Amino acid sequence: MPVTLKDIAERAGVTSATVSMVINNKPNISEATRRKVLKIAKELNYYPNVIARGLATRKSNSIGVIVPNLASSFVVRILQGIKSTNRDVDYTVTLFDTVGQKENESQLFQRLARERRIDGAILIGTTVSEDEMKIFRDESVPCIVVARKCDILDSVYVNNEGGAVDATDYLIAKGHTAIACVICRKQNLPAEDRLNGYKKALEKHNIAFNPALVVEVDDDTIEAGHAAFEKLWAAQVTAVFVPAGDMAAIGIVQEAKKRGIPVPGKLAVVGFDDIPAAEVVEPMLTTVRQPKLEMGDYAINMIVDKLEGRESELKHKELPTKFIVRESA
Amino acid sequence: MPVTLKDIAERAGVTSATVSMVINNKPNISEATRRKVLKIAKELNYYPNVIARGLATRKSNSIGVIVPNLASSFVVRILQGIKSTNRDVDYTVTLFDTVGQKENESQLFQRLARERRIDGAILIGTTVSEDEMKIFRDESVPCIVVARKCDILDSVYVNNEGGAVDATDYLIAKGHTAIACVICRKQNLPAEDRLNGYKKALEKHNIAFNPALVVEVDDDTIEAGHAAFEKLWAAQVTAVFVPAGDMAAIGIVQEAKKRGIPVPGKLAVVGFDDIPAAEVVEPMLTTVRQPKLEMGDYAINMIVDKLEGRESELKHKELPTKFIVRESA
DNA sequence: TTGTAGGCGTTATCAT
DNA sequence: ATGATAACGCCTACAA
Repeated sequence: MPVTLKDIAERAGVTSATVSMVINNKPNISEATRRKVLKIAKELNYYPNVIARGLATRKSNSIGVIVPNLASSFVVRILQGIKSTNRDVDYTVTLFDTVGQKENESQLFQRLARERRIDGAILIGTTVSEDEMKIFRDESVPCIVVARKCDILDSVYVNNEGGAVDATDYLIAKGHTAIACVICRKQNLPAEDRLNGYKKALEKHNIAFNPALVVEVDDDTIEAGHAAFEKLWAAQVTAVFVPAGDMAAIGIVQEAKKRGIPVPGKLAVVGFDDIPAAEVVEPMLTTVRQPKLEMGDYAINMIVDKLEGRESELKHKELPTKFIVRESA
Repeated sequence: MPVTLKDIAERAGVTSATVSMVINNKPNISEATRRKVLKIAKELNYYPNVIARGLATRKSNSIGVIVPNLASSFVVRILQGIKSTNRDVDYTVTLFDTVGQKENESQLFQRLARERRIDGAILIGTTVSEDEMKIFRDESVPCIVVARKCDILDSVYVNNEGGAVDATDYLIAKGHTAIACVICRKQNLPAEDRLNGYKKALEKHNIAFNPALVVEVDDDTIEAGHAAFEKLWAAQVTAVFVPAGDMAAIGIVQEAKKRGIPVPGKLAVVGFDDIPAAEVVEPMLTTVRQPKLEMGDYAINMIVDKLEGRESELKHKELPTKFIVRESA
């Protein structure tokens, strides 16, 4: 039913090989037949069957974007970065998520790397071991790891430690010495880096690190923030840095306000991420912005470079965070 | 390089046809060869080449999700709904956006409908004419239109008018009679429905509709809200319903607070959509929630039903909104 | 400049 | 129960 190369070929009185060459802009075709073929193709409203083309060329012209969970605004933001610079690029983006699937992440990688559905992959915030990612290298499927440093694959990530240093430095500069740190270890890798940054900044200013001041939360949610507040207040801190994320930070602010504790007067709080809600709460949240769009942008550019053979060596890109001063600290 | 049916066939001493039947769980295969083939497939870590399979079966096992702009949180939320119920389903989701592309929406539809890359499409919040969507029907590519009523294709959308009635009713019940309505005509179809709901509610309560009280904004943004406030205040209303969206509503609240006008004391405001920021602002925003996840859920289920031939007639689903009472009104 | 022929990896229809 | 064989629609040597 759909029109094929052969249909065009018949009407044009040539072979489908010739039509193929015209469609793909190959040289060595007479202007006359080129015109004729193009005209007929247009009349018939021809579009190549991309599946057949893919089989012949062994390319799907599609990039897989693999995310743990599309519910995370962090992930979505990176995806937006990917899609928006993907405009200029002739690759299709297909989406895979891993949470709650029958397949685990490792199995998905395995399958995607071998079933030839995608030409390359972008892994956003994956938590598997580097060993499990190796399959992409083994199958020579170009792959970019986003939001996490990776030794064996290309990667783009933010300087979490640096961001944490900035935040802590700022609080210290404001005169605080009793500074808590609220982390979420479930976001395992960044959590450690940020905690390290916090420690380094303290050390730099000769403030002793007090393990009792790091409180752990299960999630980056308002509720987690509410829950954390209790411990913070009991610890008598005057400031809190919340690498766990802005939602938790907002929860802490809310709870403080509820008890009549002025923010930042009696308690200064600094978040991490800079989500949209951060500039809408009161007081507006001071926070460490992660360049999410830029990460997506880098990722898609890097992978296209690989796919087109423009780049071959292992590449790592660390993006800086940006400290955003608002009202909460 | 990748292992194919033929590789397995050779080692098993059978033909690739037989292997294919085993892989696809076809009947009439002796238990002996089935076992042997499966064993070898596993050893070789075989995965079918989905492209080749697609060519043979004329199915890509992939659904295209077409969105105007991934930057819209509304769209993202629906996408999350699609993906999360898509878990149980063996279709891949590939993403297309239309804003800022070389191709316009209509051309994209044309191409997608013909190039056989996707088995079906989900159109989120598209703004083209029904005529331009017809291509999907013509090419018999199942297609679900989301967030907009559509006569010629299946669709799932919310009862915008009803939601507006609820909001306006509520304000009237609170004793307001001078109620403004802030709309964004760029979101063309819902805007009119919501405006109608607003009018209907007024009429029901014998309040004259005053065109001077509907103010138009360019976007659903905080800035747009700030800008709108001026006109609202000049019009001396005591309440404002903001079908344009929650961000605009938040902007209005902010501006009121800045001028010392208590919300909801002197000005009650009701938004539309229920975005995450709505429960984080102060006062928390009273608003009309749209069931975004559910729309995505319905859409993916409907399209899979079509694809599997379980459903064939034109289907339309209208979902109710939910009025969320918080503090701003 | 164009045609011929084979292959890409599967599935599907016949025979056997 | 399995093997030949021919699609599926396109690309690409190589030959003419």
